[in-house]
Amino acid sequence: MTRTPLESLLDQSVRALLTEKGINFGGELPFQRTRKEFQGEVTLVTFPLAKPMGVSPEQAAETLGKALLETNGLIAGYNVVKGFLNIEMSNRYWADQMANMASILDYGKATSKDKPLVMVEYSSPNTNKPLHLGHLRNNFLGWSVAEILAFAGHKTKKVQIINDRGIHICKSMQAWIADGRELSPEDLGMKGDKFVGHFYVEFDKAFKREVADLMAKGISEEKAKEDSPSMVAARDILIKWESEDKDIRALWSKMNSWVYEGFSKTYKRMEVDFDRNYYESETYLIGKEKVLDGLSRGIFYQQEDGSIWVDLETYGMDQKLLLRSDGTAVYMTQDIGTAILRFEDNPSLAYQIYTVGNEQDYHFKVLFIILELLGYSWAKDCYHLSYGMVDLPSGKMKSREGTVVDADDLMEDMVTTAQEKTEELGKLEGMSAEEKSELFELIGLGALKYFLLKVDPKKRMLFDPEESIDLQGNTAPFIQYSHARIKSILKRYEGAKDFDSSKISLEESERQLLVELSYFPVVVDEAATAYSPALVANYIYGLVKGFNQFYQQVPILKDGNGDTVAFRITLIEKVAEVVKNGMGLLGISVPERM
RNA sequence: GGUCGCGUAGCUCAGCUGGAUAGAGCACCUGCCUUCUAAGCAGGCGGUCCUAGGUUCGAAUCCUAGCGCGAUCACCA
Repeated sequence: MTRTPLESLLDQSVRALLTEKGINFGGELPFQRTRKEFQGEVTLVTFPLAKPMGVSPEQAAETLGKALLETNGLIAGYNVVKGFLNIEMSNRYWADQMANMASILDYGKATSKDKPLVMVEYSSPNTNKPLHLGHLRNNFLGWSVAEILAFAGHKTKKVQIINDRGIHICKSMQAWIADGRELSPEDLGMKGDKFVGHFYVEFDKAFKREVADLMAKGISEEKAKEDSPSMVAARDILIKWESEDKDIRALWSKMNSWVYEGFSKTYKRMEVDFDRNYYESETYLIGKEKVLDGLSRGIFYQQEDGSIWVDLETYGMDQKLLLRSDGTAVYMTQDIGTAILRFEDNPSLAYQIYTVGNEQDYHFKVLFIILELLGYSWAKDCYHLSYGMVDLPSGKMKSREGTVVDADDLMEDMVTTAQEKTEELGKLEGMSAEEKSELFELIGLGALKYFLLKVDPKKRMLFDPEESIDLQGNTAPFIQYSHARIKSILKRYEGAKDFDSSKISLEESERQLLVELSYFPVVVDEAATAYSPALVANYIYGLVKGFNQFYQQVPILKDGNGDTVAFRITLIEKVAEVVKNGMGLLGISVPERM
């Protein structure tokens, strides 16, 4: 567990004192941040120490406090409340800490990438429809986790698996063919992904109509779905695709390229990127091969109809299909192939993170077991970063029912809202149109990302399209605004930034801000361990709140003492850097002015 | 039904590797712009931390059971 410099320092001092008394305390010394209603910056909880010391918790605290004060010149005082020893550090200590932090460029960031390679998968779209709100949470989360790991010193690779083959894209193809006009996205003035999605919807309409017609003729629903001419045609396309029919493959490539063109515009606006794309069309054959291999090794079994299964009953699970009776691949097949390909591509890969919704918890549990059964030692290094769905007030998003919040539309709405609000405040005098639109983009996208990332990933969250996302309180715009505030002060200051630590006397809000700053590296570490951007988001919010209190109570530029001004400038400069880097880990930019 | 996850203020969420009187934001009410940006600050209102047991000096946090909500258990992806 990472600790702040203060905790490490006191840990040593306290242990030395205990050793002196002949006590060997095995566990971690329980330090925590002092609650704000008490004096002090760090608190030692002495309940666990009472027994080994043979005294009451209060006495233990009193004894240790007294001894610490005598032996450590950096401690200014202490107070004891029940079993809590609140330790107050000297101004000198904090001034020196400030100087330390100031001397580090990108404070909190690992100085070298000496931690192992991690692959983070996110997005993983199907190529038959545009990205929606669920993808936004997925992408922001995965991208941010990769950034946090990199910041903490890992080598990282960001990847997506594109589900570019299968019946879904064949449906869009069938509708496009049936339309007969050989349209391109330009003809309808649509983004490529929207265009292909449009045909997917067209297919569904035709399919439903045909099923209804057939049922009107007295045919059962099941049979009608089976015999619907559109569905028959789509299945025919899939078979032709698998047998590498030239025309079908050409159309497939064309349709997918339209989709990619659309996706890349969306990704660009989202500001997420990938180091490498994997395509299901390139991995499903590997999966098939490995499944057959597993069959021959007796790991899997075959039913009479030719389908291949794995029996997971010893793991308390069911039988799972790995290859259909007609020999075609299922979802699991390609995931097996993809995992293997990734570890083969990257011999130094230490582990892999799959950012996928919690509806697939079971699927990944099964996948990892299968990989282990196949004998891959790295199977235990696969981790499913499972996150909760984004629900609408009306319930779950369902593309077929049209209750999907489109990613492009939502981003556009957010930027428009940001623009309206910003113009209303009227602080943009002298800004060029280009700078303004950049600012609106930054605020709108920031608010959206922050909204989706500040919540614990594993929690389900609610999004109400009727209520626009807040721009006040625990939001990105508040943080961005505070950053702009700091920058505005820094622009006015031209003096020296050196200060004499011995001449610094701290105001309470100033001291709190310093304490808050000292936690940044700890938070980064925790976020990297827990794969949780939410920890970073909430930390930055707390830091910024601390800054605003300080700002409101303490004059920064107007103090008469040069050392004090230089110190405060150094302090807020560091706060600005941490805010910028911290928000950067969430993919959110902060402006110089707003 | 089995398995997994969640349940904290009117709403959205922190806190969950056990520690002090459970914290924020939104909403509602009061103050603060001739002083470094009021997207801010200060204060007020608002809680059976789902319920019942258990472990502990100490439980929102850990354990057990129950209730509620959700996901999942396909020759769909």
